[in-house]
Amino acid sequence: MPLSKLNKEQLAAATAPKGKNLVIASAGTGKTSTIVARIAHLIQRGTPPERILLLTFTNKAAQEMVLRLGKFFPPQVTRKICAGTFHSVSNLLLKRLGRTLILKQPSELKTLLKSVLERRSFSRISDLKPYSGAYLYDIYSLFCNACEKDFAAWFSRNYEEQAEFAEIYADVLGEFEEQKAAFGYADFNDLLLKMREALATHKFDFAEVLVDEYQDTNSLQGSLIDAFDAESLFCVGDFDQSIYAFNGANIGIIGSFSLRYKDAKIFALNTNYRSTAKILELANRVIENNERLYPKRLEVGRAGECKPPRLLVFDELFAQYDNIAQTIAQSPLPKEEVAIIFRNNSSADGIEMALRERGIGCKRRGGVEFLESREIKALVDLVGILVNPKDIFGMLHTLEYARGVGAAAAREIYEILSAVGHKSVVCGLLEPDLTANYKQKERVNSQMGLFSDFSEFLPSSRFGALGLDAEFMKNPVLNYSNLNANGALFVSQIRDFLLQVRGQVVSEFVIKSAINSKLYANIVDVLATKRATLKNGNVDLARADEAKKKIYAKAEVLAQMTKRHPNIYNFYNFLTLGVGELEGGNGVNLLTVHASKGLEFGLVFVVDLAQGRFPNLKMMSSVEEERRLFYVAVTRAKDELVLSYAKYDKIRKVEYMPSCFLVEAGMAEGGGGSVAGSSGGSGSSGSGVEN
DNA sequence: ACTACGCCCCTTTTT
DNA sequence: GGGGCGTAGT
Repeated sequence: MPLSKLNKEQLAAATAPKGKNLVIASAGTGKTSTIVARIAHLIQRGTPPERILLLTFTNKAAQEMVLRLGKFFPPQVTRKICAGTFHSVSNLLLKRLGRTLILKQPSELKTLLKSVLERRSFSRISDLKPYSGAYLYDIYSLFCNACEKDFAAWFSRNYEEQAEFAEIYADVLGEFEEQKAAFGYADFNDLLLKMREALATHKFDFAEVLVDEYQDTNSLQGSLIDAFDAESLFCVGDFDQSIYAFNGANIGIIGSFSLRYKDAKIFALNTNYRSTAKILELANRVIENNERLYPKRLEVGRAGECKPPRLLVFDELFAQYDNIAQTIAQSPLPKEEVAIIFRNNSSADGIEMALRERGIGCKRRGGVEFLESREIKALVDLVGILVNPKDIFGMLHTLEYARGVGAAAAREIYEILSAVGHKSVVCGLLEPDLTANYKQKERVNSQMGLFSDFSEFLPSSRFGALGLDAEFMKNPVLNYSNLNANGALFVSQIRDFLLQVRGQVVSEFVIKSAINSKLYANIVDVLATKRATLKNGNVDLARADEAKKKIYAKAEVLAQMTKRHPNIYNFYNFLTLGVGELEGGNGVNLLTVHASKGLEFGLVFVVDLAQGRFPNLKMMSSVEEERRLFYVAVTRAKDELVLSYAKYDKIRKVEYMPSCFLVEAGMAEGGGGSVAGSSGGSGSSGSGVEN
């Protein structure tokens, strides 16, 4: 039974009476085992599994815990446990209530916000350069996650340098929300906001809500936990591992637990079973430079001989990666037990290259890159139009593959189809309302009045030779004067695809239809030709053929993914919600520090520990947060820890000093004194480190 | 006015 | 390697 293997501290927490329970669990102290045991305890005591809600930071973590429970309970029990991230659980529960949202990638919503922003004039107010759409979106997201009500007031407080724009930004964001609604889009935050809204009128009656990585909970998520209003709470976290400040993580939530819940009970797990004494000493030496929120006495649970952590310094970046690859090649450990951890994703490519040169495979997150590739994006956009017929981006991105149709024409085509389809481009293509007024707006730009409504529209008979569907020939979109034959054919292919998949909900069918469509063949042709175009402008046909094969192979990977999500709406949301967690490859684990949280490996390399890279000294982050990142990174190691950096990057032509954390760990000489922001650091000679 | 193409910029971390 | 911007061409 899962409870029998626990130590005294873990057992006390796992068997705590129902109530508001907080477990402070330092790195490697058996946090996951305790949560698993807690759930087992609840089920054994008669709590129905469907009344247990487990909120984790990644879906993978949730799956793993449910999998572990699978050793003790049959699948029909574990299957009923509601487990996942705040977002995926909200997605699931909203669907149960019949309030399904259709998610759109943040990158697309940033583009939408940018377009709203660009229509405003800021120069009348100030010479100050306004924030970019992407940055404002991130700020707005932070605002949503902070649970504040008045954007302008909140913004003025937190972004003083642009406080004079607070009112315009607030107005822009209001318009952005209108546009989002008009196009049928929802984002990550909407999922949580709508969930909380739904909870005001609908109770799910959970017996206990368990929250993993509680230190990374932000205010919106915190309010959601309260909105569930469960009989019992079981929150597990560690302040020293709070690394999501950029996402609004509010340490006050874990810090004020006992103040907010008057019958709160606090447990602590202090014995580390994961790492050797020397690794823990190093981790603690560094993290002690952060102000303590609560006293911590981490006890070493492992005894015996151990290798001390090593620092490797190299002259050049690639020498570092190559040496690590060599060390790994010689290591007897299974590759899955080895991890290379870095602060920025930009380190990953070089490392992967070095590993490959020595024939070592690696596993890294491939989901985002996969989804961002043009060939997959094109398919996702096609599905987007089906599941959300208002999807302007899906339509625009698709149309841009038609030669002769650019951004302006694509927009016009969308507007016409939307008008004759009563806001649905699918209707606009398949059953246009011929009586609808699609010649709406006068051209704002034509000051001379040169273009009247009539001159913009031509008879569709000009496409007579194309052999288009007779029904489609009546479609007003064909009257649009800037549409050429190629464009008309392309639009008719979009129509053919929609005709085939309309009303279909089986994701495999929809994706396969898209892949096999004439339309996609057209898109693939454009992509393959581009990829096979040589410097002199000629197209290498053999290479184009190869490119096509690669594209279709990749598309097949997407088709395979439908197996796990048979409903097309679920599948579509999964692409936004879960694809980032997908992994590709086999072998050595390549991870960002953020992605490494909660994992452990026999041998860990933390690379690029150079001042500026790690800590990453950009605007939003604090040294304390970077220090916690370092703490998380080194505490992933069970037996052996190797730290490294290179003094020079020949590609970027930058020289590096050792990371201040190496200095704090006593492994390197400081380049120029202590680090700003560290409390109680040794020696404070002068300024910080250059570059 | 719009589209297409070539050149230069930058590149945190996640759901 | 991709997005933004300036320029040439329709």
